[in-house]
Amino acid sequence: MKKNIPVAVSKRLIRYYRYLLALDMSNVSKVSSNSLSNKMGFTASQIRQDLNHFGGFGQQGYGYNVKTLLNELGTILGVKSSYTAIIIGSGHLGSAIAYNFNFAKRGIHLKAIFDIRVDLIGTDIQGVSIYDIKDLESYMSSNKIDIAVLTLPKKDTIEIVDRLTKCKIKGIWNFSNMELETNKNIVVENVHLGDSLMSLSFNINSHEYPDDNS
Amino acid sequence: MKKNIPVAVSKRLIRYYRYLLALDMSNVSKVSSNSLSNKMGFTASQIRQDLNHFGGFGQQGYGYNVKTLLNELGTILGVKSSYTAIIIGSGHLGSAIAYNFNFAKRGIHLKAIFDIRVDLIGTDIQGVSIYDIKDLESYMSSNKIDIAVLTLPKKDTIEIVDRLTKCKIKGIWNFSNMELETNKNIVVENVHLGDSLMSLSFNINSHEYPDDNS
DNA sequence: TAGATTGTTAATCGATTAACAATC
DNA sequence: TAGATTGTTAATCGATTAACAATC
Repeated sequence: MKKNIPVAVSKRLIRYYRYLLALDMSNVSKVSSNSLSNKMGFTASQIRQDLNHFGGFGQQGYGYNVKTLLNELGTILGVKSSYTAIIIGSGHLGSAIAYNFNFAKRGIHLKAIFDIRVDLIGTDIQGVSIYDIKDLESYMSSNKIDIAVLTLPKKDTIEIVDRLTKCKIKGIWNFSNMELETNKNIVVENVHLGDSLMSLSFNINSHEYPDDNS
Repeated sequence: MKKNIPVAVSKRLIRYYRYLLALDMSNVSKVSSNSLSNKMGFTASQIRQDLNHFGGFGQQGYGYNVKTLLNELGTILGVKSSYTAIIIGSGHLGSAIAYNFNFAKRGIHLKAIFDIRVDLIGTDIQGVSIYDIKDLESYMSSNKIDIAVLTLPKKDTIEIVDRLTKCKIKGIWNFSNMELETNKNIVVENVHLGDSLMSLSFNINSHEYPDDNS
């Protein structure tokens, strides 16, 4: 479909998608690279360049049709693939994600939650059942699951990754604060909240002591 | 102290810091750009280049002293500044962060949590008291607070940002899924979990349908 | 001292921006 | 058709890598 896409490009595609969703909600039907540029802070040239990594979605003299572009981006970003997901670890963070996070909006169907604590087994969060982690393999063998969200203690993570690998998981959304070692077929997306906070403190710090370079 | 630091550089500094912390824990006292390169996947040249944005922390023929480098990076990243923080919104996500996140490790002191729900006021999470959001201004006037962590519903966010601005907050760690409009003196770090998950699904998707470009 | 490894300059590579012909 | 705006090539800019002199 295309050559290797730089990470910077895919990050921008995601933002375009977010912004186009909002446009579509407000019933805007067409948009030009120039107006996107004004609103989003990227140059019009970059926007056109980015979109043309994947083929021409626009029309000269007109611009881009919002619904068409959303559709194309949705396909590229996997929204159309209707991936399925499970959460592993129903502690504070896992349940916060189950309660608050809108998986459906991103084309993902949250199908189950797993935990080790017996008192939770059989309960549910927003209609999504909590299962015993013992039953992970049997569940996975009868349900097609693409993505596992890891919100469990560090100490249990390696074992779980190993088990998920055997179950042929496709992607891991990793909240366990550690680097995972996985085989090449598993896509890992790490959420490093620690790095994010450090980034904030770096920026405050350099804001406070600005350039006194001579 | 230095010219404008590219975001890519500051992101790497954070990773160096993380890795050096681990080295220091294992009582490793010196490290070369070459060994860092092998372990971390950046080129040795890039590591030296990055560090020299801020001045020479190493010694020719020897390498870098781990504790010295940690110390310098800690200063640059603001770990030494002992920033203080409050969490606003003690829902699932806010309390997950209060329970699980190690602020102290990053040189940040979590001092208070604010919420609107009366039944929570007066309780605490891991020793950090929950206060009534009504009392935000009086609390801020008698306590020096640098950072606010926003884990409250979207609809209340704008108002709270406005109040925090008046209280001269320095930085906002934003989990409310929206772009904030703040004045130039406030540093904002957005955590876009949605974008992170989209990034995962994009990568799974392009993994599944690899380059069939001709 | 000889060996090692930094700090730094120069060369390369890649990503962003500018420009414009194609065309709706 | 004339005006607008894309798609795409070329020019610029910035970031990464290579190389090596300085020096511990």
